[in-house]
Amino acid sequence: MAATIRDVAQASGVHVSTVSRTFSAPHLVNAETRNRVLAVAEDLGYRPNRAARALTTGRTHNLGLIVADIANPFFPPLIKAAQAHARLRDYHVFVADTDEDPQVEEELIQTLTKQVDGVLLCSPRLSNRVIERLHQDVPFVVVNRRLKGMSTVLMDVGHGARLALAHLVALGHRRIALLSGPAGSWTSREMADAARAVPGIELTVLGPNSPTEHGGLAAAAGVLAAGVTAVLAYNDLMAIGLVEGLAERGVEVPGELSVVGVDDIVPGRLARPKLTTVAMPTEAAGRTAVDLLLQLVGAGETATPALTTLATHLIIRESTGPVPP
Amino acid sequence: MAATIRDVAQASGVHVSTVSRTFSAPHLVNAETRNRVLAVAEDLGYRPNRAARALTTGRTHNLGLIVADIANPFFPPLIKAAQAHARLRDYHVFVADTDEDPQVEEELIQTLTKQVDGVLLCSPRLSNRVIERLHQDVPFVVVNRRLKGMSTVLMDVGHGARLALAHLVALGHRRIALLSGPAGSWTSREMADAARAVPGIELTVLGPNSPTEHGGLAAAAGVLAAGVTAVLAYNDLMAIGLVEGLAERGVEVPGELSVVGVDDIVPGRLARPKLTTVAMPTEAAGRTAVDLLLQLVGAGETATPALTTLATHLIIRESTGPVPP
DNA sequence: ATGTTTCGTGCAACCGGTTGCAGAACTTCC
DNA sequence: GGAAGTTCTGCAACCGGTTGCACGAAACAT
Repeated sequence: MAATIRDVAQASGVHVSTVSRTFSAPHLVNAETRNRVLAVAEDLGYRPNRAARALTTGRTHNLGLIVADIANPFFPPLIKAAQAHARLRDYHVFVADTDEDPQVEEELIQTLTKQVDGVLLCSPRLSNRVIERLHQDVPFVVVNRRLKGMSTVLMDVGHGARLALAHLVALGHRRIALLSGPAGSWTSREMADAARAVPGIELTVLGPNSPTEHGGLAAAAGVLAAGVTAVLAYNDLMAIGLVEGLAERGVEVPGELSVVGVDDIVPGRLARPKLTTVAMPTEAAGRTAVDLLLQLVGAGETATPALTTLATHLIIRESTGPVPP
Repeated sequence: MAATIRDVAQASGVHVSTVSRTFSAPHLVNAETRNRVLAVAEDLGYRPNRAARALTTGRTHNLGLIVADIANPFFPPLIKAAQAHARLRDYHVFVADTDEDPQVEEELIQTLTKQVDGVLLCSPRLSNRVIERLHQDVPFVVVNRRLKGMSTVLMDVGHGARLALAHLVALGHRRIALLSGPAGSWTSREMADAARAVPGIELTVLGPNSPTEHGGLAAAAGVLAAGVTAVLAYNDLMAIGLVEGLAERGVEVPGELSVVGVDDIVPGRLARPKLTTVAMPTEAAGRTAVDLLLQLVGAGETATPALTTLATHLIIRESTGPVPP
């Protein structure tokens, strides 16, 4: 069994409170005593029990990070950045995957609530109402969704969409399809709003679609039926699936149709043709979200929510080309 | 502030112990009382604090899952399977990424130890000695590494390597390179042992290499220098990188050189050419690992470690072909 | 009617820490 | 030499639950 504070206290001949202070308020204990306690603790392999500590202090020094799908390559860089950034501040991050299921998401948040000081919600699928209710029990930072009263990190995908469309227009495209994502997605709506406001193009919005390779594959027929010369997809996975689906039908990218994705995930960089895509600042988002969350945690009840918007940019690769004659 | 057990007790006019039993041993409390307590609890939004509960029961109902790199597409399917499987058994899984850093790995395990009932260690990079020390504080199940005295889930990559080599031999290849992985990797050693035992081929072992796309890219020159006609890579990421590196040098796959990967990750299925690969039973491994871990957790001190080996198989796609004339 | 079970609940100690308060020992100051 | 501070440590209550034990009431057996 692991050593407890009482074992250390007994072995070093002091009261438990002295041991406790040795770790949580060292300046309050005499240097000599402190060293003795530390030596004994080291010897016994004692490590303060964080869960027990949390019971009295109300601080677990853990953060929760909830994502819809770890297998979506968009998330891991964000997760890694958040974890690394949190570690620097002596916080640990627990990641949980909701499997795109709102009910699982809610359950996970409930469970995490008491075991973490705050939760990072990435592209949540829950309704605003539920999120607001859960928010009463634990501080949140929401990534890629706009929720009033909560700290938020947004990636400026509207700007990215404009860049992508400008690129396509410059190549001569006019009839363009937007392959949208899941129904509740803020990102998807944001892209659609931005795209509709672009003058001089004839936009067809197709969707909602599953934000996966399979979703893109399934959308290929609809894209061809729409009679467009270029497509902006909700994300790279869909773009890759779409290219696949088009190839099955003998349609070449970018020869006959141009495709732009969003996210700049690794598989998109490896695909043939390499995807032109809107790069998302995922690492920065992870770090920023942790910063905002720790700010909230530190401030307690008096916290004021903050909003950060991060820039996106276009990476031109091989999946876009001039409009066919 | 969230409601506590005392709030519920007071509001429903019973002692806290009755409330406690209502949740953790319902059969011990009168149906009428129970319903009243449940109603009040519902009303107050009370949820038992798992951390506090763990303090007395010694059971957190959480599991830890430690991986070297979430961004490696090999892991997410395993993680998702483990999470889903654990949820069925009323357990939650906390995932942590070590960033391939043994020191971070050790620190994470230490932190998790008190907050989970057991830890799933996937392809750990720590030394045996350290793992054994940490094992004294919390039950482990190790995936893809052989450690005596601990429950283990292995994927039979040796068999997979033999299948891959047999496939290459059948295509006429004799001079074959094995692109090995990280130095401490059990999988890598296992593959090498299996490959060396295959008769009738001339094997060149190259490595160790970083188990990433970049590692494969960097190995391209060495592969060409080795004068082989086929390569078995440690994993798909490396295989993809290698194909990339070969393309840069004007070498075609599979026309001039055949490449086999391991893992059957999604990017490998999407790459051009589509990768021939050894499929790993990642979902099964995740589920099995959770089962073994819960078995250990349930058994307490008396637990006997178990070893499960899961089969692998070869998927032939487009990156392998007959030896060039 | 009495003795024995069974059932339901309360009491209080406990899990492993933290922390406000009190007091002992030692300084410092006048 | 005594009052007033400092510095350090111990005491005990507390965080939010769980659980062995005791006890009263009701149900059952004789």
